[in-house]
Amino acid sequence: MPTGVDAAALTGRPGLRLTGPRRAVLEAVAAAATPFTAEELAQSLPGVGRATVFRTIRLLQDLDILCRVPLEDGSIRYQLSRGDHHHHLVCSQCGAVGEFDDPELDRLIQRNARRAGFTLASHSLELYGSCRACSPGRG
Amino acid sequence: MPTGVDAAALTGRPGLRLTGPRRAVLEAVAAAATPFTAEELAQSLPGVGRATVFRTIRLLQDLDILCRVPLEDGSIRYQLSRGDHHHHLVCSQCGAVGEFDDPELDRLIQRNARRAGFTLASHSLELYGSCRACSPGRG
DNA sequence: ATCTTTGCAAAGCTTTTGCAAGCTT
DNA sequence: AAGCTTGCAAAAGCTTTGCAAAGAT
Repeated sequence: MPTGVDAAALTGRPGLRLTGPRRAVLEAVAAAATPFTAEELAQSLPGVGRATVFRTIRLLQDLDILCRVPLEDGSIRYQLSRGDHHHHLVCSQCGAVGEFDDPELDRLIQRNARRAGFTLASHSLELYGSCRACSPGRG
Repeated sequence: MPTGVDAAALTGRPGLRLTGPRRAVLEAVAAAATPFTAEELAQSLPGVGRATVFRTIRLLQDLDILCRVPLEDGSIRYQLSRGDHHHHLVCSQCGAVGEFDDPELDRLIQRNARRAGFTLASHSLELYGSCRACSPGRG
């Protein structure tokens, strides 16, 4: 398992076909060092039609292979999803995006929803700031 | 104080002018019962230029008068901001958006950031589900 | 053989921009 | 008077769609 995703992600799904373009997108996505925009992905794959890139991004999101990362400025980037449920740590300096999960945090979120008489279906949490490498050494 | 915002929000800010169009947008925003899209706001103000509506939305966001509410499907709505720091409870059924704040939650978020070696600048948390009115009675 | 997927180009949305005219202070 | 703001219309992003050809199982 080189990167965690490969063609197998699409094989075996009834009604889904593993095609050249999809394989190419999958490889590019798996190889990406940092989160990318749809535009960047499309540009890195000149041989794949633009529409196909967008369609595949959507497909991979539905399959939980790719996750959408909303930046602070409202733009959207994508990153290979490394876990089921998680949150993002977005570095405003270098663009790196880390993931984390915290059951306690989720519990607290659930509690707030309940308090408001809200039946929670899902939630999204993004943290923005500077990653370790980009943070000024504080002491 | 009828709704919490009025022309005063723009008066007194050096370099900012209180114009008819802005007054109109401000009133529409204050009167809105539910979160709205830029498109809806523009349509409700036929007398105000589209560009002005967008520019004013941005201005009001910068002034913390309006807050951006990202929906689950990626679309954006806006709502009068009722507090400084807060999170959203978005009802997928009726579209209502509530706000809440929880210092404990923020502390936990801060802790997760620190653990990851992250210097936190800001964060955004949106909860999606069904509000009390739209939730099926459970028991 | 059947049903899915692709690519292209056009169409769709949403938001921004340039600039002269019009307001506010 | 000085300079912020408006409106229009064009331009700019970004994403989706229609459809015939190509591909996968």
